[in-house]
Amino acid sequence: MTSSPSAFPHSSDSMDDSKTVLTHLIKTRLQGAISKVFPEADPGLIQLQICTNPRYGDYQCTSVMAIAKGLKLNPRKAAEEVLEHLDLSGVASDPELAGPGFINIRLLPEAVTQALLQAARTGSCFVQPSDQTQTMVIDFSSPNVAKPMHVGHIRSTILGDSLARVARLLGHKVITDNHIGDWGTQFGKLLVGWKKHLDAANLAKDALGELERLYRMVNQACEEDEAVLEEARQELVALQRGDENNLAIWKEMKEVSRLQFDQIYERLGVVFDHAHGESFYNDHLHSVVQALTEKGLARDSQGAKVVFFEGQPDLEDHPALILKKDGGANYTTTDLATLDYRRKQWQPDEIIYVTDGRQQLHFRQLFAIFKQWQPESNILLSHTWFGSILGSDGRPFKTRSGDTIKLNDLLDEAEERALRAIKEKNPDLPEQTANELASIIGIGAVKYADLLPNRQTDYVFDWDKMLSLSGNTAPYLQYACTRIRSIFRKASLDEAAFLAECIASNMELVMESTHEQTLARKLIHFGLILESVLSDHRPNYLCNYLYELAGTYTSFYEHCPVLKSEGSVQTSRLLLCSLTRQVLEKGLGLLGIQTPSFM
RNA sequence: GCGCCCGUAGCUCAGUUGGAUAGAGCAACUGCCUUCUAAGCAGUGGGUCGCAGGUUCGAUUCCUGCCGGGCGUGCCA
Repeated sequence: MTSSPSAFPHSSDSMDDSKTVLTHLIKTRLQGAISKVFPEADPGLIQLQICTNPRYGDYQCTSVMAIAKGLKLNPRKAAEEVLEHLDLSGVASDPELAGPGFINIRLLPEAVTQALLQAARTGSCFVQPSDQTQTMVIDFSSPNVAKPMHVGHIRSTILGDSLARVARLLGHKVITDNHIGDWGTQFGKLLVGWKKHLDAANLAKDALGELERLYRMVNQACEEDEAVLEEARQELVALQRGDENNLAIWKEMKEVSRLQFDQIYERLGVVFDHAHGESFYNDHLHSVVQALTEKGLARDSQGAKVVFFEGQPDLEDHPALILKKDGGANYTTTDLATLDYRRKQWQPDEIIYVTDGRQQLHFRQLFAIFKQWQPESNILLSHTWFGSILGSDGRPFKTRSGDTIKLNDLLDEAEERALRAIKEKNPDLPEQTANELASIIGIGAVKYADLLPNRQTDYVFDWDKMLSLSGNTAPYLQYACTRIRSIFRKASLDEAAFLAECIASNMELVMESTHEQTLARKLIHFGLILESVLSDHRPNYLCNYLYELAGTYTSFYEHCPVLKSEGSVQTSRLLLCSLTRQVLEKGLGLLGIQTPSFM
């Protein structure tokens, strides 16, 4: 909070004030005023909302009504009291009290223009890092060794990556960890296949395809011949006991898988800080079982070691196995060991698990066990789950022959389809340029289509829709960016130089058209949107915001000619163009989507 | 059986601790390219938010029941 009379000094000497973003300032003052009247209210619940209807202003706050309800107070009187302590002079006109207790806030035109100039000066994109920096571990993607990454991995990978990017931009310390499935019963069968049926040439060409072929072959043989099944069991036992030959083969299977994972991650532009697979925790499993047993949380049942949830109605009927009767641990045990390791290693405030919704019960169990095991820990454990990708028939998305769709094939097709559209529009493009463009557009389209729906709903995969280049798609947003770049090209202006000139000359902004004003106000919302994306783990808020922003911009673009205008009108419009491009590209970047320089 | 999720325009989907007049794209219809990329813009039509109750200043949102669908439910993850 600043005590300076001017929220936005023209000089950048005063570091604190010059970097305070407008929405952040309003929100902080609002929280201050509410806390003063209701010290017992949780400041985290005090939200600054964007007005759905501009008639009521730019921002509104409904938190006071919620607080008053909890305290059984008259909401309107409560809001009146808050207003007495709310000072927004310099940035907004006097806040209005409306209806049962809405607080409506209308920005002053000069606050809007100052915010634009500040963004031009600092490159902040109207975003300010959080005052409370947190350490968060994000666990996502998690492919299985010896299985090709398929369409089922895409949501976890893209959601997790996007959340990590947003959290980092908001100033948090983020640790991304790919919990690869590199241990388990499937390796018995794989070892049999590797030893008896390995096609080395195919392994070199398509390692995961070959491993998948081996697995299928042996899996089928097991169903037909008990002897093969027994052989697989023996190989697994040997592996688990540390047989050198089996360990060597297992390591090679891991390595060839890792190379193919890395290829896909490079294609997707996804980077992990760590990739501790399940096997990383093998040595800790026993001590987890021991600790839970000693604490009296786990006990023997039907030959296995089981945690029961007495007194917890939602889990009472669903005990969790932590040791199978054959003595092997399962994924609950591994996940507990992983959780314990992460706590010790990184001391996170939050751990986010990005997996599909079918694992909800598992994570409820996991979190409940951990809470009993280490009640002193106050890590926020979040299961950020998502729905399935469906085909046009409403069934899980598969190939025509009923196989799962491999991620590489999916990305290939996206690029091919994008390339076709590009060549149709621009047949003279050099081959390599067209290919690069196709990659940016094709991969971007797939990612955007995946992030756009509410993550908890199943969505229907639709090539034509995601690449249709109109409507709420990545290409539409990318196109808006290229049109902006095109304006600067046409004007023979270097955008960076233009911005520097604007700042140096301490320019006056002129925004007489409602299209300009609407665009300017929309830009300022960006930071608030990102905060809600992170708090709800929902990048689709960002998608919808970017689409609205692009729509607002194209409307401005149609009605407010830039190059034909003159003087300060033109400079102001150019600034709006530049800031829009910055926010769009920053936003797309947070979704893991690149922007081409032309289309 | 029990648990979780879903049911919003013809279709595909948004809808931020409950908030003011429920939105968008596609499809349909009407305008706009000698004018910064028409991959666009402006506009029209289209809804008992599955059904029935309840909670309150206010419910698509929360609670209860019912109908319909998906997923999960002790030795895969």
